[in-house]
Amino acid sequence: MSALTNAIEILRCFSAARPDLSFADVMALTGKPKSSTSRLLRSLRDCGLLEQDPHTRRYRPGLLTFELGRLHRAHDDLIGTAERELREVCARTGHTGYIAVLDGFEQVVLRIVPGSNPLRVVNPPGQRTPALATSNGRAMLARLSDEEIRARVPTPYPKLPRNSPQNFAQLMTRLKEIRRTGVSEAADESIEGVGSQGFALASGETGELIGIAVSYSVQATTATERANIRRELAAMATKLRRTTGDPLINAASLRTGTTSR
Amino acid sequence: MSALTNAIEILRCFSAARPDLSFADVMALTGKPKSSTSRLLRSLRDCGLLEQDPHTRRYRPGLLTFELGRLHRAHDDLIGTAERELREVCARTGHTGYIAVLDGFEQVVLRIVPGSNPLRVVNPPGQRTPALATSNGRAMLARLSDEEIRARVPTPYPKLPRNSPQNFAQLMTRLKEIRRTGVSEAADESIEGVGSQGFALASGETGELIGIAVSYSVQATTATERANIRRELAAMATKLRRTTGDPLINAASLRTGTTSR
DNA sequence: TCCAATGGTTCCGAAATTTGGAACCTGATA
DNA sequence: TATCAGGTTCCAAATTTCGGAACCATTGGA
Repeated sequence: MSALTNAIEILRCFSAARPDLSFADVMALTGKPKSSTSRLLRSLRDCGLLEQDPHTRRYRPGLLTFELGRLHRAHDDLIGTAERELREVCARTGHTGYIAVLDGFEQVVLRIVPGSNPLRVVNPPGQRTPALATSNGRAMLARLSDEEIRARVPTPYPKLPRNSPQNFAQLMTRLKEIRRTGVSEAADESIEGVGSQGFALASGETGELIGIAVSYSVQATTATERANIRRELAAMATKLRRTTGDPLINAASLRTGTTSR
Repeated sequence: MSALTNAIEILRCFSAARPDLSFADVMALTGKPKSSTSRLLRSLRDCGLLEQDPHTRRYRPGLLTFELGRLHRAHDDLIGTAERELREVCARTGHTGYIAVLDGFEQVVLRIVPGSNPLRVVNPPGQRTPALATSNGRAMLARLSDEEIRARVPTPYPKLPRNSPQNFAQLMTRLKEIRRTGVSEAADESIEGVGSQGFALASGETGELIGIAVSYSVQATTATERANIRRELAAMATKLRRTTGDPLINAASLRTGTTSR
């Protein structure tokens, strides 16, 4: 096991739930002996990937990660155009917008567009969630081939919130529905009382895939309002797909053609 | 040279000016042979520290850096209280606020509080600047011992903007002035037409040191307005130093006592 | 005051990884 | 078809890493 692998193993121990770790925490989480942990933590600290609180002696992500993190997709065209469009929709509807990417069977929030409605943002950028339990996460999965989906969903099937698909068959049913309508919906899944609608957008040029969603309080919205959000999202999807060269645009227009026979 | 050292050497090649790099760029910047570069880039990509654009094949910071970067000092008390206070001042004055940390002889912007004045933010978070050329950077340096300052300033003395201290003696003169008044000022240094005033804040508990500054257009502000900013900053400094247990508070109150004799 | 626990560093030979030159592959371009 | 940039794979030599054990420094009881 290379030094880099070990370093990554340590870095991956940090999360929103565990933003800093003690020497003992790292030892317990990685299962490595004391001497190895000691040497590795020192290296990581010296190179700036970790910092050490001079008082508590606990370790936390370092200045280098902050700098690099700020560079991540800073000039990404797909995300940039999507975010601009999302801002408009969020300004019109008052709800909160999300842009996320897929990583395995999880998604990571990249951008947030706060809405005017005072719904506290509980999913800050960097947040990692099972993609199976979010509207835009499922929308991204729906864009993959069935084999790829099977390969990504862990076995045994994970325990998910009540309203999320509870097994692989239920998941595929929902994904088929998304493929048919082009829009994905979620309600009361990751967070009770919160619903969202989303879709996936691909770049024809780079093949990148991102998930875009609008999130709202289920109680505080009417069915009419949610239908309006759906229309807004569908319009945004069509517009964005055209400008980014999303290959789905062909399929979608084709299907529109056949269904309106 | 360990694998980790090499990895960091590659990661440090990325910056705001070079947010993505080709294989050849990395080879040229690190001076490593092809085979080593190839293997290392693959490792970095596989572990998530780098991503590769599927179309251009260029490398950029990966999802892992984004996630870790979001965690960096997310729950830092010193920064949190300083940011709250800074928000108030920026709301009152309309100018842009900055919080930065020192890293060697450079500073890195951690937080920005946009002002109501439409001064385009040119120093986004993650921005690295020579600390000698900013108000809060010099304020942080002024808190170090003379030996530490000498050790941090590179030799030969770097080429800095016209209004920055041009040699070590000039620097020390300005730092002494900052130590005397407690506030630091800059005008037309890193960016033409932009001025700023700042101070340094330390935590009595952890010893952390941060620099806080308010930035404005020199042309669009009057001397009276700048004097007002100075008063605001001095008040903020005193208040924050009390709550964070900054050891300077003692020295400051002592000095106030002696000067008002 | 001594003891034990916590937290962490240093040492060392065996074992694993890295290194870099060279050969090789692949897709563009002339 | 030749050439070149860009990139991967191979291999033996050189370098690092590994982890158990000994060791060191603080802290907090008993």
